[in-house]
Amino acid sequence: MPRAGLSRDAVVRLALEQVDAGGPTGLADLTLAKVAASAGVATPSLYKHVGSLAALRREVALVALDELTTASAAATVGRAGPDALRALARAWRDYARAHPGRYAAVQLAPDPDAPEDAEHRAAGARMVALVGAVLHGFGLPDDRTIDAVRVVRAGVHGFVALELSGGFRLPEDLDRSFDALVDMLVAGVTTLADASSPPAPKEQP
Amino acid sequence: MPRAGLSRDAVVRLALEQVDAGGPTGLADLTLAKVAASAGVATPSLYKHVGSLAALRREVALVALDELTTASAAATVGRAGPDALRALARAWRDYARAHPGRYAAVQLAPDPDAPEDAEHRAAGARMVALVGAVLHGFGLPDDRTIDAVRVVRAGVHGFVALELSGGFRLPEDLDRSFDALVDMLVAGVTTLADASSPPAPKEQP
DNA sequence: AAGCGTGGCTAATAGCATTAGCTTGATGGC
DNA sequence: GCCATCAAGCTAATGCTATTAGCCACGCTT
Repeated sequence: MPRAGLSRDAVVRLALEQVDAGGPTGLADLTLAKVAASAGVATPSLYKHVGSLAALRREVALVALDELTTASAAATVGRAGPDALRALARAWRDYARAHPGRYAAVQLAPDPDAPEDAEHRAAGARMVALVGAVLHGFGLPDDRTIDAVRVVRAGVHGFVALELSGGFRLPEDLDRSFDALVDMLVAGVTTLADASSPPAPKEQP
Repeated sequence: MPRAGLSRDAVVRLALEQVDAGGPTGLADLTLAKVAASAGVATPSLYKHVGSLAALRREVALVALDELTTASAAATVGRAGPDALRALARAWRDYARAHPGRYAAVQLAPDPDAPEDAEHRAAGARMVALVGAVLHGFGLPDDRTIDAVRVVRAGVHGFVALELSGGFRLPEDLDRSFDALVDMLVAGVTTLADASSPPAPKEQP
């Protein structure tokens, strides 16, 4: 009969452990019953702290998204241009490999209308803003920045998603392939910047 | 008491309808109960035709993967080099947008060891082989082809995955962003080919 | 016509989320 | 220091899911 002393944050923390323990499918395997068991509490008791299983998943997604943004920001501080973009891509992939379950949660898109997803949308905007800031050093024209951000997100996310799901054969040489992708992203963003407004073509004076 | 006249293929066909009706989350929402209802049959009867829900999902994934490969092959026939790569990317995205639920099924990776996933693995190999064939026209060195295939898969898949999950704001201008991605992929594969073995540098004789 | 395999059924089990309503612990005000 | 209140836990119940076991009858084959 002693109180378990739970709280919203404590429940989320236990859910994160669950997700981490489950590998890439940890989010899909997340269950209120298991969280309750790990808390030493009956399942319905969790509803005193969290609205539903879906809400708990959203909490996990929010934490993961913030962690990814923070790690990416830390990796790119003090860098600019290609250097920053490479660091961003590396940090992104490192986070996904270190926390596959949480990374899967990042993929959960917030509802564009639901008011309870406002915080989630803000976290997503922070991530997009970070990528935008990293790309700012390339001198992209304003109307092309959005394209560059999308291309970078697509490339990096596509690679780590395929890597985590086992979509690639032969685990070896994955680093080399990722380097090729990052090289391509750097070159692609550079030409995207130069194509619209060539500031000082040094190649052929 | 009249027989429903089901078969493995009929069950899979009904499952595909279910998946199609559910949008991007159609695969996750696929349920034996709903398939049985649409077949006018009790749920356990389905087990006479399919091993489990997971097996049915694998069947759906197999169909989707084959369809995607076929559509991509049809789009690239008679084309080569950048032309073929652009057509491949476009066909890929078109399929994903026309069949979001089925495309989600494509992401299901087959177990590398399970014997019942052999057909699924073969279908994946066919898809990878097709991408490899498309990239062959770029004259890539053998040890770089795998990198190029991975980069292309990552880029295209990442884009359509983010697009389908609503990861991008503003539906407008998505075509332009996708064009930027494809341009980047073409340029990236080209430089990957030229970097290792510059056959006939015409730029500076 | 008889037989048999197969495709359907019902019944039962177990796991899940979720809601309703109760009880008791801890904590606030007097 | 005691009482009232609120919150955090509980049990019970509902309804959904997949899955297994065992039964029965249809329809084809002989």
